[in-house]
Amino acid sequence: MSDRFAENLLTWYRREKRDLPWRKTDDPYRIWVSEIMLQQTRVDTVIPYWHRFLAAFPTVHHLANADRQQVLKLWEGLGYYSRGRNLHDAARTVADKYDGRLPDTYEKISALKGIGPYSAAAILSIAFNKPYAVVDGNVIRVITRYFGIEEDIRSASVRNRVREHAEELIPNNEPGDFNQAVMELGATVCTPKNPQCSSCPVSAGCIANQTSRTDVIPYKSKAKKIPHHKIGVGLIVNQSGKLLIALRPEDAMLGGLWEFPGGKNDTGESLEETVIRELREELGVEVRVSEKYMQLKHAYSHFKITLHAYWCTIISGNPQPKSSEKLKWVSLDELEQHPFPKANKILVEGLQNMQPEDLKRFLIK
DNA sequence: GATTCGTGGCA
DNA sequence: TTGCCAAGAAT
Repeated sequence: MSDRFAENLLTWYRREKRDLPWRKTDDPYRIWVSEIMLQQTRVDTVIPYWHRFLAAFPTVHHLANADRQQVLKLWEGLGYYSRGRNLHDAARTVADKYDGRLPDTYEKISALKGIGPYSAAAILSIAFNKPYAVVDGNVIRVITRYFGIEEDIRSASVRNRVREHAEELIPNNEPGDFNQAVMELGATVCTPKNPQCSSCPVSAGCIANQTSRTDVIPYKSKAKKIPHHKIGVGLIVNQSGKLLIALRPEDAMLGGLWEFPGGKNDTGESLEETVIRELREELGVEVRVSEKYMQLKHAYSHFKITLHAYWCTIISGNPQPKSSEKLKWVSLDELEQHPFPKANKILVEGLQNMQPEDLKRFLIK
């Protein structure tokens, strides 16, 4: 019965809830950081990042006073880097405008960068004990199954119905635990595949369970296939044995992270020609492409790449940041101080296993 | 409303 | 190997 949904769920939650680090604090700032990191990201992935981030920035003021590169270095590998940039910006707003204290109204907290409907409800309910219902992927799955909603969950109308159900079910006394309990149920019991209905505290009232339709609810229309690109990048060494890296613009994909210069292979063009063209466009230099250093596959959120990295020698010109924010020559040891996206990080890790002397044969002549 | 935004785990 | 999905937000 839905009138006992919250009661049964909360009893289960108190017994089964996982021992997560952000459940041991009542500091709104720490809860805020956890909710941003948890967007589209699994609990097990977030835990070490959360510890490192809060060790470096124990208060809103520490984060507000940090520089961007330090914030992004701590976000390196976590993905969706605009989350880190927006969190940093929002911390500065909270420090300046609210004296370091996160506001506790839906309107004010939603105005902060990176806080949308989910995060606002999560923070207000968990940190401030206010009865705002969260709607995330877990809640959508639990609610559509429980009420037997079979329409496409991509549609806004379904998401609104889910939100209305959640708002109807959430109790006024412990809204934070209720929200976390629904999400916990979705993450551990009411899973996308092979849900463990025999262990579910609300299975008795669940329509999908009663009708054996958990395999088709929730329904989601197929995603479009994502494209695959070939990428060519250049590794350039100067006479000090340093490598050239480029900083991506703040508003771009992977903004604020570093990379080896290069770009997308055009059809009809060899990869060597791609590297020559891209370095001409990006750096304003002419290069000779020598041997391949590494080749790797990587999947971003909306396209896949095969990345080909080549050792290059500058024939003429002096590198200028024509399409990047800035350029920098760094030693093998200095590489690790900079935040790199995953695919470039693979290249960096390989380079760090080289000896500096091994770079000599790729020096500019 | 549809797209853009990372990365890792899993069947 | 491939596609799906994960405590979504911004445009």
